[in-house]
Amino acid sequence: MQTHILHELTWRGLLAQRTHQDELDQLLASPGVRLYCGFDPSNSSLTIGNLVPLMCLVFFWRHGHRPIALVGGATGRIGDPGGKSAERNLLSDEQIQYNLSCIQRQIEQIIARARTLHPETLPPGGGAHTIDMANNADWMAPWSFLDFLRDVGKLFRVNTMLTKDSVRSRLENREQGISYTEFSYMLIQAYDFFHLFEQEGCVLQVGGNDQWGNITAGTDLIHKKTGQTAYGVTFPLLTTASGEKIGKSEKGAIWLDPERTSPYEFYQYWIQRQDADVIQLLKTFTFLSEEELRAAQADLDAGKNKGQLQQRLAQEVTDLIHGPEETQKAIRASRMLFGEAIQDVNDALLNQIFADVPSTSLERQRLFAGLDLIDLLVEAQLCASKGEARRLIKQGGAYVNNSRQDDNTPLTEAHLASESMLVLRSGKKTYHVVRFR
RNA sequence: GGUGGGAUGCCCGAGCGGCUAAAGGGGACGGGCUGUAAACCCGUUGGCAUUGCCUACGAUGGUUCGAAUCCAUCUCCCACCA
Repeated sequence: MQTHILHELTWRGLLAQRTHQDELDQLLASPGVRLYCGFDPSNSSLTIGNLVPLMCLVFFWRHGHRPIALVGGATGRIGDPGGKSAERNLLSDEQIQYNLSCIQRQIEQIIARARTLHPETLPPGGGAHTIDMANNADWMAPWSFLDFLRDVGKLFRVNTMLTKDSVRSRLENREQGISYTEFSYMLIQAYDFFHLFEQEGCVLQVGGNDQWGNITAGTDLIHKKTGQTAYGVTFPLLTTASGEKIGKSEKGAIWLDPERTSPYEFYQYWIQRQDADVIQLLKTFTFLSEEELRAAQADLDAGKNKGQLQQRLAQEVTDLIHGPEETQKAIRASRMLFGEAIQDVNDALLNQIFADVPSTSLERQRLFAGLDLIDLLVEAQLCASKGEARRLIKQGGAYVNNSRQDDNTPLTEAHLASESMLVLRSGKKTYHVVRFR
C-alpha cells in the first residue's frame, strides 16, 4: 500500500476533521506513525458503530503506521458526556472489568481475522508488529485526586472546557445538566493522550467526530506540557440515507457478540441495506479497493445492482466478525429461508439451518388433535394477541414451511417439515421454528 | 410565591356532553411491485368472542339516562411574572 492514508480515508468518506492539515499530511507520508483510538467499556460487546474506528485503525495499519487500541478502564469509570443527552449511571468496577475483557477479546479477534482473511491489510513487510492494546486504568489508577488536580487540572481552563460541544449541549439542557464527574472526563482522555505521547511516542489520536473536543483537549495538553505538537483526526458519524444512525435496527443495536446478535441476524442486517447506503457501507466496513468500489458505484448508477452489492457487503463483514464458517452457515440459511417451500428435509438439516432462529418446543400430542394456527402464532410470539394472529392470516402473512396459510385450518402431523419440526413465518422475514417432542 | 396553559391510543395531534375504540399524520405490521433494496400502491393497527362484551382519553370522586368532553380534589409538566 503506497498511497497516503489520508487519501484512503478521504475516498472512503471517513475523514471529517483534522488538526494541522499540511503538517499532518507530511507526517503521515512516511510510515511508522504511532497513533491511538479509544474504546469505551460501557457495554460487554462492541456494536457495528464501534466497528468504524476499528476499521480506521486497520486502515492506518495497512499504511505502515502503528496503532494502539485503547480500552478505557479508567474513562469508563467516569462516563463520556459526549453524544449523551443525559448523565449516565456509573457501572460497577466488576462490570467494567468484565466489559473490558470482552471488548478486548473482540478487538483482538477482529484484528486477527483482518490479518488472515485480508493479507492486503497487513503493513508493508508482512506485519511483524500488530495493533497494540492498552488500558488507561494502568496509568490512571495510581494518581491521587490532589496530584491530578495540581499536575493536570491546573493546565485546563474551565472557560475553554465550557465551549466544547459535549459539555455545552448538556449545559444548555437545563433539565439534564452535567455532573462534575462527567465534566472532568475530558481531562482524563487528554491525559491519556499525553501519557501515550510520552511513553509510546504516540503523536496522533483518531476518533469519531464527537470526540473532536476531547482530542483537541489532548493536543492542547501535550503542547502545554512539552511544547510539542500532537495531532488529531476524526471521521464522520455515519448515518443512512434516511438519516438514521448506522447499526441500529428496529430491534436495537447490532452487536458484534454472536450471543446478542446471531451471525444470521448480523448477515441479514447487511443484506437488507438499501442501495442508497450500500456504497458508503462497503467503503467503511470492507477492504474493497478504490477501483472495485468505483466499479460498484458504476453498476449501481447503471441500475445493474440486483442486490449483489448487499450480498458482498454482508459476506465481507460477517467474515470479518464471525469468521467464514459462520458466514457460510448464514448464507445457507438465508438461501433456504428466502427460497422455495421447505420440504424433503430432515431434523438435522433444519437444526443446522435454523440454529440462530428463535424456537419453541411443544408436546407432540397437540398435533394429533389438530393444532390451532392462531394459538400457535401467539405461543411462538410471532403475534402479540389472537386478534393480531387472525389479522395476519387474513392478510396473507402467515406461512407454515414457507407456504401461505389462508385460513385457520388446524395443523396436524402432515404439516411437519421434517421428523419433528415445523417452520413458521410471519411476513417476509420473521421466522420461528417449532419443535415437537 | 402569583397568574395562565396543558396531560388523549406506540409517538405527534384533533375532539370539548350522545353519531367516539376516538379524525389526521408518523411509526409499526401485512399484501402488491421488485432485488430479502429504495420509491410507489393497497390494507391493518386495544383485548376477547360466530352481529356482542370488556378495557381505554393523567389519578380519584361527583353531576347526568349518557362524559375523553361538565364540576371538585390531587399528581405531574410547560409558559409568563415575582
